[in-house]
Amino acid sequence: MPEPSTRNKIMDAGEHLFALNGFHRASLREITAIAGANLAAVNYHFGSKEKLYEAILERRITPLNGIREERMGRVIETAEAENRQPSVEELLRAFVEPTLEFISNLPESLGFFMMVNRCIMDSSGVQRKYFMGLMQPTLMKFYHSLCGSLPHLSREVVYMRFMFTIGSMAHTIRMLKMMDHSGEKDLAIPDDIDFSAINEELIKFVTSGMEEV
Amino acid sequence: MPEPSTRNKIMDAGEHLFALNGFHRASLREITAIAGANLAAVNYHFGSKEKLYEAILERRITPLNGIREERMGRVIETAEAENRQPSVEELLRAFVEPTLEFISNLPESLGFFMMVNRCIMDSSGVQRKYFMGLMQPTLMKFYHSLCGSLPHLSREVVYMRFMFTIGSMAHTIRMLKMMDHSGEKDLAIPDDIDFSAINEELIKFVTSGMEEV
DNA sequence: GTCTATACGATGATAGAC
DNA sequence: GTCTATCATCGTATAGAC
Repeated sequence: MPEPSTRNKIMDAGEHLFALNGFHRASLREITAIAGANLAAVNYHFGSKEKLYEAILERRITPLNGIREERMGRVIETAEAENRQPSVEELLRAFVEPTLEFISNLPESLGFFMMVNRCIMDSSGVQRKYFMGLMQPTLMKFYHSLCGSLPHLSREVVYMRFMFTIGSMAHTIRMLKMMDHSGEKDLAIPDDIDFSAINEELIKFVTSGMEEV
Repeated sequence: MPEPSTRNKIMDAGEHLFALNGFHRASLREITAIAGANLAAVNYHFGSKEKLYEAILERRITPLNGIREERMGRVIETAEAENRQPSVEELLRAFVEPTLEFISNLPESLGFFMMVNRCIMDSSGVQRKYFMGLMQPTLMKFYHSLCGSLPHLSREVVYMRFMFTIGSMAHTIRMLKMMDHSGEKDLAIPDDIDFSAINEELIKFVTSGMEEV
């Protein structure tokens, strides 16, 4: 195994500390100290603290959205082979399920999802715009497929309901974070959380809301 | 009209700047300058920047939750008079509706709701704990009423679905913020947003998900 | 190309005079 | 209650070593 590059070591330390302390409480001095790098290396490799944040996000969002789109592709193929539209549940499952699987398989990614949430609501707009740029292509593909499976609804209503779905999903992640009672000292998820049960409940909830006449 | 106290002037200026620039981009020097107060007055009146943030939140959350509980009380009274359980939709309406009415009637409160969102997901936990402490009594009252109206569901499932509901609501507020194209220079909501339509769609969505068998 | 040492301006916080 | 002065720490920028 090759020694991780300075760039990667900074990103690893940053992901951990941003998730633990939030953006403005995590200092670059602490991040670089843990990474064994010089303070100035952040600006050399990333340009600024904000850009470092964005790079850490992108590292995980891109593969996650890849999984989502791949599953959506399979759902559409199967439906086409059977000469039907994909069901709303199939589409929403392709979108939602990878999220909780991601957290379940890689618990440290919970911190990454908290960073995502912070981005979504960045009041100043800078981070939100960057994040939306990363998400937009995937979101649009699902949105259009959902419109195809819900032809009796106006596109505005489908859009709103898709946003409600995203909100439910985002808040589920926050719920998981709140269940973390490891005392603010480190990130951990209790062993006894049934991810698959939460996942099924979430899919049931949003499918029902999305299909409402 | 009495001259607003220094304390109140700082809170007004803080609410505006926190909403506009986010927590860590809004500086106490700018806030106190606008409020016509001295920098040190923040620490004297509130203790810290974080505590100022919390005080601004509490000022609006308390009356908002008052409206929610009052409406829930009327819903329960009506149902009791008719010898039935309140419907899920009645309960969720009492919880959800005041939010969008608040924003519609008081557009500058959109900033306050962005502050709420920031609190919900504060990774370090400090703000989240404070905020949850403010919300908990109201949340519990609605949770118990919902359990009463959904006796065939386990309490865990009702709880999860209530969390999904809150997530949808929170993301709706973020949606409104994203529709704000006033150029990051000031807060404003486009005139042509139909709050009541969004409100009805949201209630329809969460009621359907909550009632799912 | 990478990395380091160092310096600069701005910030949140605090102590003490009034 | 309010203000001035001061402090440690922060993100950032740059000059120069390897």
